[in-house]
Amino acid sequence: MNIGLLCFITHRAMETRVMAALAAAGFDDLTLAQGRVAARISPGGTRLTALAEQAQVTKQTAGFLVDQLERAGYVRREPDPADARARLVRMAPRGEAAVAVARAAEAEVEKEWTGHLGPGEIERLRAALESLRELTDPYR
Amino acid sequence: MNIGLLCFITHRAMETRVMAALAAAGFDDLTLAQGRVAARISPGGTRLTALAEQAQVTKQTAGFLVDQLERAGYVRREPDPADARARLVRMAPRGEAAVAVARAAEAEVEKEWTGHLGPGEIERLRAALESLRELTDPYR
DNA sequence: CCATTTTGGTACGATCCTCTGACTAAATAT
DNA sequence: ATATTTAGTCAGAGGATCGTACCAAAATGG
Repeated sequence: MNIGLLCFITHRAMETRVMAALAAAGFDDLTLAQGRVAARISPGGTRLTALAEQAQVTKQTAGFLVDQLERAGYVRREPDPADARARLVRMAPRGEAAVAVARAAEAEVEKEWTGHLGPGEIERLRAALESLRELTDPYR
Repeated sequence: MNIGLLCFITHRAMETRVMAALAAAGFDDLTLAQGRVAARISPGGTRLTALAEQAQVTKQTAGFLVDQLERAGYVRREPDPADARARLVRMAPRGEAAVAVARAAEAEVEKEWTGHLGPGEIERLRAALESLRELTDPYR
């Protein structure tokens, strides 16, 4: 089977598990699209344009999703001291809490996968995918 | 980085390339969602319910997308001789042509990736993902 | 320093995708 | 023969995404 489709299956399995864990922990108002944008917010805050670029959606879509995240209390926007036009999207406490749950779910799933493949093979898999990012990820 | 996200990046890269190749070959009316459903149609034809299950969308969504594929001439629906309620979704000639283009694009991308990782490592990657399907793909 | 271009972001409208709920008809099970 | 399951459709709604058009601040180039 083609590697792209195999990656899709694997990715979707992880995403489904993480979303389920979030919902179970009370973060049941988060959507997939919101999560994909939120996952790109760095600790120091990230500009909307950067989020859009990394998530590969338009500025409008990213703005739309950040609006929702803000209304739901996951993130806040602060003025960017370096540029009066821009604002930094930052995690709010509720967002930090959701991130912690998501990270734990990811770790749990990876543990299961490691149990299936073995630790050496999992690391080899990760290394191969990381290496492919040089070809596949323009926003590394 | 977490393996789920790495798979997402890899998958999206493949999908983008395939869609671009299809568009360049004149199949520019195909959408991603249509393609994901169409990719599950087997040579002997596939029932709508089976497509929905495998693509992990509802029957309604699958029906909606197949309607569009049918109107655009990519697929046709035929009565299922084994069940009067059901119909088999089959590729039409235009669909077969698109599949050929998609397959060629996939092969091209995999070739590039093989050039980057080496043939041994690519096969190891594929084998690991295939093995993970036992955990990640309920519709294998 | 001023004009031009680039960059960060918003507003509006349209389209696409997806789901829930309700339904029909055929097949299967009891 | 009746009840249940299965294949599929219809109608309606909400969410996600994009294209076009804008505005304002910053950078660039005389």
